[in-house]
Amino acid sequence: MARMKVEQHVSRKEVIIEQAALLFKEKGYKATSMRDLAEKLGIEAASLYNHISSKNELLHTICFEVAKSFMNKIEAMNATADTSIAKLEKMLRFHIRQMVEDYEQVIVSDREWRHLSEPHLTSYRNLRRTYRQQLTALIEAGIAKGDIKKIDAPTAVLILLHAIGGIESWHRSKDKINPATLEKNMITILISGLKN
Amino acid sequence: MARMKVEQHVSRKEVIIEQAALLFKEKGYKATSMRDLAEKLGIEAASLYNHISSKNELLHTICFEVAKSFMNKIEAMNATADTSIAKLEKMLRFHIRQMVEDYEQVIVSDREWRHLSEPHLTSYRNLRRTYRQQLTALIEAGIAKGDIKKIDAPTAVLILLHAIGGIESWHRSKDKINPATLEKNMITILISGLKN
DNA sequence: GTAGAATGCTAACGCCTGTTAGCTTAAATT
DNA sequence: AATTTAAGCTAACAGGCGTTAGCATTCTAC
Repeated sequence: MARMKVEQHVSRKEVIIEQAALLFKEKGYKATSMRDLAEKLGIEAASLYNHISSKNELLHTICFEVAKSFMNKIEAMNATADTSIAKLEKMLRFHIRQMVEDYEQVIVSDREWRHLSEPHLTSYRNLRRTYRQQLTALIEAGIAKGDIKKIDAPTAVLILLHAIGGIESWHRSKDKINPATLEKNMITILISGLKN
Repeated sequence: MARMKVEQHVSRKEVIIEQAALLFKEKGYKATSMRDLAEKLGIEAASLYNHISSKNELLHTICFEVAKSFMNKIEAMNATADTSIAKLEKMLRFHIRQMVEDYEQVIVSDREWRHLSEPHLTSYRNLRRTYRQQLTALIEAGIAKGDIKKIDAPTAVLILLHAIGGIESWHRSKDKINPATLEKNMITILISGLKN
């Protein structure tokens, strides 16, 4: 049978993961079957196992790739000399851009991570917690400096992170405003909500 | 066999729906089996069908109960003589309280509605769209009056709604601040983010 | 106390699930 | 041209799924 055409330097496995992310986003992890995924790729379900070892590995790969990218970003950010509110704004902008460009993977990792199997589940939870703690620390530093309103920092973090998740609705809306305007609007509302 | 004890005036069906909401919230609709649900209630899966007609009916009931409560609220709100920003703040406070008190059902309807079967799916989508349009109109009225920043109203709506979804994380956190403080913080950030 | 309704049980159905084994074909490498 | 590797196939598995049928028990109302 004909082998599927694939752009050079993009392995079969990467194509599978990409398509899996799309399906997981649309129907959810549990509601996506290996037969669904195979059909989208034009092959039989069993053939998938020449490239991957389990359905859960797909989810695992997606979640940890996204997590790693955010962890890398926040660590790079913390190494700079910016004020904490400037750092926070840059992280927000990064979040927004990731949600605009890479949104399948980001949404899946945000929404489907519960279905990870151990030990990945625990390890993902820890990454998530660490990340949020770093954002919280950023906000608390901003409050201490008087740049940010005296609010509960963990509450602020969860507002920020969840607000960004709303970009999914933007993707689905028929008359999208352009990404730059979206970013500007979100930053306006969220940052001026925080600033003192 | 012994019949399950139940508080007066709470039908068996209501107990089932309540427990279903809990499980749907924790594991997701697809990942919750009728056998899981039955076990939590101390009965066999088949026995559930003396009270309900399908698994999807459970989801349907939950989603539309929540949707109806929000639709009722916004209609009552629109009938008052408040300014649009005051209306918006009241709706926000209502959202927050619902998420604090009734959160299983609210989260399920927010997250699992995709799994509704037709024709409920279409009808739910329409309700959702209508509701968001009303919030958008509220914001646009506020902008026209000069009370609210000149921002893209649909973007503001999606930020508000998703930010409120973050209260789920608050429920899970070990050291919760009290609900009143949570509400105050959220209103502070979100409303001052909007206000001119 | 007995009838009828409410609530439960067991057994089973057809279908879908993730995954494996063993084999074939196409492309890449030597 | 021959060999190796990558990628596909069919058939099948064991287990889980939502749901139905038919029967038994318990509670409620007369």
